[in-house]
Amino acid sequence: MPNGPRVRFAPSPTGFFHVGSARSALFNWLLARQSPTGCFILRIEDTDADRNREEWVEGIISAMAWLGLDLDEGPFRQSDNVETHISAATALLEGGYLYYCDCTGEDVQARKGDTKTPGYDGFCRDRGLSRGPTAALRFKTPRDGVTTVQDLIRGDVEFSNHTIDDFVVAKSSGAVLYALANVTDDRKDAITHVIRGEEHLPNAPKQILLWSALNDVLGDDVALPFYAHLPLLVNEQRKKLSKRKDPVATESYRDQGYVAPAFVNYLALLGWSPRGDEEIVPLTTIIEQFRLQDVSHSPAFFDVKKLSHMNGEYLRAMSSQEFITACGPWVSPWLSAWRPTDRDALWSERQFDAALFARVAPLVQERVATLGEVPAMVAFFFLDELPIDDAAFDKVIGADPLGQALLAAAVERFAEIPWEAPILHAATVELGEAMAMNLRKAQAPIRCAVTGSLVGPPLFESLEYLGREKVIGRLQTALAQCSA
RNA sequence: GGUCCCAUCGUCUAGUGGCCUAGGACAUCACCCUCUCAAGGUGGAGGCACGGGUUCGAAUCCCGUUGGGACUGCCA
Repeated sequence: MPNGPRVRFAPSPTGFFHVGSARSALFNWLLARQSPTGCFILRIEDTDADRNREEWVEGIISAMAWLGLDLDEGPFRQSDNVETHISAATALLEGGYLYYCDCTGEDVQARKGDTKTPGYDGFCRDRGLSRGPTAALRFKTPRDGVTTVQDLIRGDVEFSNHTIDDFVVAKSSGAVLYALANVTDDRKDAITHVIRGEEHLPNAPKQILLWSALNDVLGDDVALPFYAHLPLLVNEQRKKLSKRKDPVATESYRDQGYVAPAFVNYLALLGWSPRGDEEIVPLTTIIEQFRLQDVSHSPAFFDVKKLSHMNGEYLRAMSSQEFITACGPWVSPWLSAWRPTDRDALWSERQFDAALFARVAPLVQERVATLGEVPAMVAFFFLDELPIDDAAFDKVIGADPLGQALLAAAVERFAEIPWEAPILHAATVELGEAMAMNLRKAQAPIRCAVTGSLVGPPLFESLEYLGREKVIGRLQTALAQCSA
């Protein structure tokens, strides 16, 4: 059986699950899914104990599950492999590829009077230091020659070895650092393609050097993986998306009511595009058409507006039943296994009426871009005390005698007609005509009195679903407020 | 500063030497539809950073300039 690509997504759990990470994970996953024998691995790179938190690990796993990026192997934890990392470092040291260095950061900085040397100047390379409590292990980077990164997206990228410093491989504490740990694990997992963000491009030559040194001292000949460095995701200032300053938490998009298929579709469009003019395409098409060599070279701006538009398209493409179900966590969180965080329900379990919501849902389905917008739009159906937009009220009722007159007429008329949307519609037209108001004008005071707002779902259906009693009650309440 | 990457409408992109009068999508503007708001429809404005080459021909290839970015940790 021919082996498909083995790819891994290797995040470090140091914060919320970044949208850039989500895209890296997606592109890795796509490559794995293109082949029946492809393998997608999640490896949590948690060797820096000071910065990792277990809740971030859970965040990564649940966000990936939400996106549908299923694993073939893992999740593995890099911290489970520290023994292997240490023995790799030991082998490298014995093979003459590493040396001990006890320089402090200040020492290194102080010697950097001449600007020529990149990073560390190799001060300890020939001092023959041995292991000690303050001695870190550095890699003896070749002084000459060139290391070429064969990048599937960018082509060959050459680094002169003299521009690469003798980087630290293991801390004085003995802990093996990213460059070596990552390479060691990639060898262990038989990774064939390393697909990651462009910020890792400068790491690639170091890791290639480490890889062949390991082949040498371990006496095996593990094939170097293919590399592919994805363009960065940037903010409006064209800077790399920052965890601190930019809205990058994938979880927060889920909380806002973006749906996974839309989110995945949008993510795929960042640096890649499907054939033809259609951008909203099913995942199967994306898997089918995706090619690393087609990935763009330049940074992409994460455009929430476009995401929202796509999400709206996905929402509208749902059946009513699917839409109603999808709204669950936002309209009836007490019934959901998962619920959005930091979003207080607008109404209580007692006030909510599932059957009513099912009738109302189609009215809002084509009016929202995210599920998070749904509660506010339908709140007037469930709330006992209606929040009223004061400016709207003044405009069409409070400061408008005609509006008040229409309301008063509506109270009488609505009491005696059959309670159906088309009839309510016709009655409102007539009421308006009697006062020289077109329907556009005539519906406004009713809408405001009943829904508290000048904008919202279609009015007459809303009146029908709300029921005669509540509607007339609200009309009277509004009228009473004018005389008060 | 050094190393490296990048450069098509405001944004994401199509474009791999003639199909380009540069296509699509989001955003934006106008109009239509319409009980509000959306959705939908139609139309408009808007781009190859600049300068040199190569070529019969360049958005596409080469060089330079300019601009942007990443990295430069005993983080990943």
